[in-house]
Amino acid sequence: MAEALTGEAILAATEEVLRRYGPAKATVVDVAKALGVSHGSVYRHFATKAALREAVTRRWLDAVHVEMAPKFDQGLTAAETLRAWLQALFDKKRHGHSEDPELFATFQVLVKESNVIPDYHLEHMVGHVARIISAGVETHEFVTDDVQKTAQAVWDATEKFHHPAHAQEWGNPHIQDAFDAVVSLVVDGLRYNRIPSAAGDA
Amino acid sequence: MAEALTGEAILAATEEVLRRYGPAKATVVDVAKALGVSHGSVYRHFATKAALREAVTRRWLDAVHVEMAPKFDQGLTAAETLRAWLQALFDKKRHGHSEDPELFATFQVLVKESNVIPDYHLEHMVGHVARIISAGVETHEFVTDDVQKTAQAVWDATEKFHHPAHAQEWGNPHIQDAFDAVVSLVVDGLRYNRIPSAAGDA
DNA sequence: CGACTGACAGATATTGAAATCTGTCAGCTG
DNA sequence: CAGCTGACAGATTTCAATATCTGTCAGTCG
Repeated sequence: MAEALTGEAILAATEEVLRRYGPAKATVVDVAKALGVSHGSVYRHFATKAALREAVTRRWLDAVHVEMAPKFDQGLTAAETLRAWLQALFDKKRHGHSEDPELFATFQVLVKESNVIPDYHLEHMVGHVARIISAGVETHEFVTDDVQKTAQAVWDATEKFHHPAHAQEWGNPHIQDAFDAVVSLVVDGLRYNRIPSAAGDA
Repeated sequence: MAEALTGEAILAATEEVLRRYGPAKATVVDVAKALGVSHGSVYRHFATKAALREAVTRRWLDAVHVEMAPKFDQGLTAAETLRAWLQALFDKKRHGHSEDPELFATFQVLVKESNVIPDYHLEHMVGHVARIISAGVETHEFVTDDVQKTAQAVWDATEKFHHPAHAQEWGNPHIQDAFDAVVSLVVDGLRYNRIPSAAGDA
């Protein structure tokens, strides 16, 4: 009866159990055992196993969102900021995948098994891109009539370099070249000075 | 003893068995049964089950490659040709996935389980894109110093709309908007008139 | 009285024995 | 004798019995 059982303590124990056993083997009983309580007590704080896992995932993603917030005080152009941000994201994913594949796979499973988490994550990441593009539009470096939609397009066009489904390709020795080529193409697309006479373009 | 057992007959029977039972349940014994021979006879024409499946897959992909060959006699600009080609690819994948999900999944498994087939397919598809871009470069509609690399970048940037890993997103009602936005971004990138003074660009 | 326990029902996962499949090859057959 | 068969060994898959887990709740304890 040392301390009261808090939601935070349960989350920490759950993350530890997930790291140790992986998403397939980690059970609520394991979490309770790690905390020295009965598994019934865990259900006093989280309604279901799914809710518990989702809370752990959200806590972890929130840290990622803070870490990935774009920096505008580096004296870089919008194109450079965008390239650096996409590169930082790619590096983080790639290193996470090669350094600790099991942990990477664990969180990949956790994100996927929730209905709301993927949208939550997407919203934040595309929001980051939108802020970079918006800054570029203000300085007339980029041209677009819909920042949000264009940010989504940039996210979609670079999917190969951040979507876990493509993680196996990140070990390819030429992957950085492929990344550079796609980012150059996309950045050039953002810069493109749409000629008013070409009004028929979709 | 009607006809001699040919490789072609075995391939046709194998495709039929794969359609009927799916990739997980289809066995060499099933194929032999469908042909009215012993399974030992099948091994006279194909060294392993994997080789047999690969041959079926290659035959099927070859038909796709012919069907997807870009058409240059439509009086379209290179941008229009590229957009139409990518749209045709997307439509084919999307409809294949929604019309006959099991068959789509079957061939997805077959392509994935081979070491050489994915590269074989990629080479053909990127080659098609390269030919369209090359035509655009000749008419000065597109600008690039490396057609092959740029074609690969276009392929990578549109991965969300042709890679089976993203098939579940193809049912989203706004997917066509996302497709249009990415293709517009990419086409604008191909058109971008690189200013000589911006020599520092990677 | 409010937090925790532990026994319970139904759902899910594990296990190992039995069945099936792959790939080989000696022998049959036309 | 060229092409096919069918029995075989080892590998893989299936299936049903067994064990474990999830989520609930009446009861315990401070």
